[in-house]
Amino acid sequence: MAYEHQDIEAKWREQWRARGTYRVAPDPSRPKYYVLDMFPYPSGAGLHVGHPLGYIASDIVARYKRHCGFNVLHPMGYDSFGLPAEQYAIQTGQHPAKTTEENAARYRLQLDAIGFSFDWDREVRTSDPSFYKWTQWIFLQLFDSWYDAKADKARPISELLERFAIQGCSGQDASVLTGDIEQYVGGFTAAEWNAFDERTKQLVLQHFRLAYLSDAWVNWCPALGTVLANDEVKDGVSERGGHPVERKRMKQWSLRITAYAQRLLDGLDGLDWSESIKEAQRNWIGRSEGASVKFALTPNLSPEERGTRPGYLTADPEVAGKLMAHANTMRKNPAEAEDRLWQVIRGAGTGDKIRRQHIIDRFIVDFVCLPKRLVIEVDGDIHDHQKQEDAARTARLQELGFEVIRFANEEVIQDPYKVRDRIKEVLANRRNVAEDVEGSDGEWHSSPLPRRGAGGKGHSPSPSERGPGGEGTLSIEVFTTRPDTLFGVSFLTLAPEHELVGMLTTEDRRAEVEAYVEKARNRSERERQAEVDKVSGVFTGSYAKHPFTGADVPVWVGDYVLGGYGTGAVMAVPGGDQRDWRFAKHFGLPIIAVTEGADIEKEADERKDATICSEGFLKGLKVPQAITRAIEELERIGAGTGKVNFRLRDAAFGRQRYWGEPIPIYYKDDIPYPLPESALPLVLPEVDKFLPTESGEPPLARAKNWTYTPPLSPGEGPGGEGTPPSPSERGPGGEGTPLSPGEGSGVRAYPLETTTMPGWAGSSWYFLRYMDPKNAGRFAAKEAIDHWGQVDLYVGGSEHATGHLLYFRFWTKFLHDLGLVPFDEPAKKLVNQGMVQGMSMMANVLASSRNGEEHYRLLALNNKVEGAFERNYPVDHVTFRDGRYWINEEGANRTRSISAFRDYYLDAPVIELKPVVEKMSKSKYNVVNPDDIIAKYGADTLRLYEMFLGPVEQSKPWDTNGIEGTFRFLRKFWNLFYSGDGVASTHGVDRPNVSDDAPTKAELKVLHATLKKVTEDIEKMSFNTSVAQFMIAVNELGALKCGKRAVLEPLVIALAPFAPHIAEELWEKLGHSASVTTAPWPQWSAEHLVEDSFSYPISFNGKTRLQLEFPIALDPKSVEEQVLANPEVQARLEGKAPKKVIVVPKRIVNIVL
RNA sequence: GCCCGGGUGGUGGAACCGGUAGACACGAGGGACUUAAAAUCCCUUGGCCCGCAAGGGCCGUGCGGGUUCAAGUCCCGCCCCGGGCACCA
Repeated sequence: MAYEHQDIEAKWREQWRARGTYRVAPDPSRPKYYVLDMFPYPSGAGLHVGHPLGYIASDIVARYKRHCGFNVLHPMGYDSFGLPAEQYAIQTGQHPAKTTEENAARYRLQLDAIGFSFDWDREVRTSDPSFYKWTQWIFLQLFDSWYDAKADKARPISELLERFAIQGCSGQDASVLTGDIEQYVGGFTAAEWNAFDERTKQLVLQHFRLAYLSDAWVNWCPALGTVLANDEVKDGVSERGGHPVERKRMKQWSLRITAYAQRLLDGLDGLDWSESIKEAQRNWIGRSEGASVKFALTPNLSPEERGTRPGYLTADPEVAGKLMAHANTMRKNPAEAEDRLWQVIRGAGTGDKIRRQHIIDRFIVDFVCLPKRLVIEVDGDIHDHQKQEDAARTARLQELGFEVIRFANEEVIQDPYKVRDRIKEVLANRRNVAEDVEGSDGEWHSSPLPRRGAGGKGHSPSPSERGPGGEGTLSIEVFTTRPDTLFGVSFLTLAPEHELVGMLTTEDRRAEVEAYVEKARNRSERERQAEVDKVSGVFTGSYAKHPFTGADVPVWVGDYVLGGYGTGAVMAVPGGDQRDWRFAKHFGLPIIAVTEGADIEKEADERKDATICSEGFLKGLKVPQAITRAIEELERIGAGTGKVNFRLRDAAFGRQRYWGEPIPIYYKDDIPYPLPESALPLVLPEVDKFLPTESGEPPLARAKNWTYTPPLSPGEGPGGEGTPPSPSERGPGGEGTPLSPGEGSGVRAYPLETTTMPGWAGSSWYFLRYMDPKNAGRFAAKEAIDHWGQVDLYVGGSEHATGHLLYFRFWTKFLHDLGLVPFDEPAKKLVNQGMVQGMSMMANVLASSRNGEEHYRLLALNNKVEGAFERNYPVDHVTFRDGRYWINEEGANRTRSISAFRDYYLDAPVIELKPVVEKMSKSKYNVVNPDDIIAKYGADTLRLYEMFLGPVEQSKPWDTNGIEGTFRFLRKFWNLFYSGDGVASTHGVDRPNVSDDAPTKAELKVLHATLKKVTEDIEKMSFNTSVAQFMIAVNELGALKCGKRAVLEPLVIALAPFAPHIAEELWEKLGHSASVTTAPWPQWSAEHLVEDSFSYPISFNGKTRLQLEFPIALDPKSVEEQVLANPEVQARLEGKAPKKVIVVPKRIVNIVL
């Protein structure tokens, strides 16, 4: 009876489905084991041969563990939100849900064809509302949580509210508020907190929530109306369509993953993950230890004010730098309007003295008349997210006794004189309080909100912290890992986007600096990267004070400093840092030696084991000691602190896309409020087109009635917190007006958030949903989570090292903090499967024109005609012969049915092609689909072959040339059961002709050696070697003509994880009615493997020359004697006595001559 | 530049803790069965050299050194390939 793989596999697919063989329920009586694959995005192209590699490996482990008595959870689902479906929808108008459904159905067919043991009753799809309801729910938990640095965990906002009401907010609470940009929150007393109105409270809380709105730099493409990822931008234009792309600050939902930086780093040590993934995460988190150092400075507001320092310094000296900064960047756009206005109100334009870009408390205002306490603001055109902040500013400024008047951009540009007249009018009606202001800086400096600590330490500011420059002085804060080189500082460099650049630029340099900043700002990071060799920068004209020496240090702007890292400013030590050195060399700035033995003429000395040579208290110290000493000194004089810095940024969580989870937030007066749990899931609305609106809003803004109407219950806050802010606090021109379809009925409907979540949202927690996929009342039942616990084995590609795998850990830690899951790492063991590359066929092609039409000649491989080029040729139209690849006329005819190859013809009857290994991709015509392989050889052969190809972790080219070997193996295995003529069928089943005779010693040895090797190899996930061992077993048993049940039956079970269909069939034929998957794993025993003799390799000086067999029990001494007595050995010794004889029992004998 | 992997026959790859390098498979060559094909089975297959043969010798795991009775494996210095990060202060 022959091995008919097609019949067998079809039969068992159906049997497994009908019997529910792979359904699994929690069974507390058995140990659990959770095997998870990274779920796929169901793309339109279907599975290719590379996808199943990891799935097969994990399926083998899952099946093996089940045989070993574990309660195994092995689910599969789809990461079904995502860009390709949306792109396709934009092109074809087809709803992404429809294409996703179709693609998933195709995946399912393909996955089933490979015989995976997934429990499909547990399938999840991230785009299913019953799933994303809980993604949204978790988002709301993030929104409703803050990070308590002291307890080092996330806690509910309600606990923060309690704390604020009792003890206010000290700097400590705010110490983890890193974020993409730091915004000043400051502290407040309990009394102040209680006095804040709802709106202010909400604004303050934004700074603590783990999901929050913030400004982030994005690649904005106005033509596409969307934000592009870095790799979608090439040379400043979009990869698709070539539209211009600009760097832009946008209000974005972000997740405060930075709060978890240290824990994410520490947690890695305990994980059984590959070192490369752990290392990639460590790099990504990028912890560096060093110091934060302040360089005091005197701002250059205008030349005539230099040298004076009285009342115009209205800034809160602690924060000015940071905060206003933000405002400054925001205000960049309307620079033209501001400028126009400045021209007409400067000097005596209004009759009162107006200052420009002035800091008051924690803000920069556009213009101010200090004596009359009037602030004049010009609003930009697009910042709607800014309005809430403007409102907050206004409130704060009013508190300080300023009146704020605002003008729109257009207003100013149209008629600046009209605006000036309005200002004059207002000024005329205000009392002059000049006496109160000029000459006394105290009042305006003292903010009620203390500045929060610079580092993770958190402390209340002491007077000394204000810097050596004295009170009322601003400072530039830098982060350095080498405070020991402070004496070598010869200048400071600010990133072009640094907040203080505008303020520090002296008038005589303004044009030059602004031009530079503008240029740098519009260059993408990639462009900056491309010009690593070019040094560029510009001097601001200002100086800062060295904290130790008090020397004037010039402040430069240079784009080698990145705005997003550290403080966006560096202290330049050309003697100790090569980038600083190049900058200094280029601009002729002083280079001061900081270490002994440095040749600073040639390059900077970056050695970390050097000795400091700077004059002063660091002289003679080794670098590590000098660092410690320098930090002590900085802390003593209040010019800095030791600080840990992380490279990790907060994660952007909003996408201007349609096909993603809607963010369950609505806006009331521009303040985000969470939807109540009862309103979940917030279902993705229908839209007429999947494109941004004409005004550039995300696709969801197209939806009709995309609003939320809170239930009418008086006094109850919409998000369960506080009362709605009063309308008067809304910023001018704000479009906080609710869209209200139900306006007539008097019910207020509030606009919903229009961005959607990124692809990684659902995948950050899906492993929990598999545990209890149908639960309607909770993301997963507590009992289910307690039972299944962490993922024991997680298999997926290493390309997710710093994306998915980091967020996955972050969300787990967060859920752990809230007491929702008992563990704080999602996966104990991670294995990265390698990529299966495609074997491309490169044809040597020459384009030619015939009768005005383009034709392509396929040339001989070595024909190097001018103009010839290489082009991918479809791999499945190629024959392999004599170790080379060929196409002939017949093959070419088939290829011409592909439109891209219609006009190709061969230059010779047979053309050779060049094989090239590269990524498998549709466009390279090298995709191999598993369906064809399965049709020809069967799923079991595919499974075995993919495993046999090499270690799972390794990338390798797909080459079907070896597949025959595994197919032959299966047939040989089958034939062990049907040797001879076979046995006539009884009861409709062809009984194999296995005998019940007792196996021989040799047969038992083969069996047990195989069981041992296979068992150990599965545990090590070394599947290629287990397949090899099966082959050896079959070859040896074939030679022994073994057809004995006692040998073959255990082998069927052992093979079942690898080749489940054939195993089931043979198992049934052996007379079992239950599935082979229920059979206990066969144990090997050492007794059958005992050898009684060993064939020693006898080597001379390490070179093996002959073999001699000795009983295993023979002691080394006797072995040595017998070896030396051997005539052949004697002959080689030529009568001389060996210098030494080494006998390693059961290994080797080495004779040293 | 930095960090992680990895370089073994014509090919994919084996090799425990330093102990017979090349398991297993593909491909290639030769043979058996067969009208033929398919399928199956057997033999050879790292390179070079000596020998009619049996057999024997030398070289060989990216390169150069070293440790050791013994090195693919350990140490030092390089080269190359793959992946990740990057004017990261």
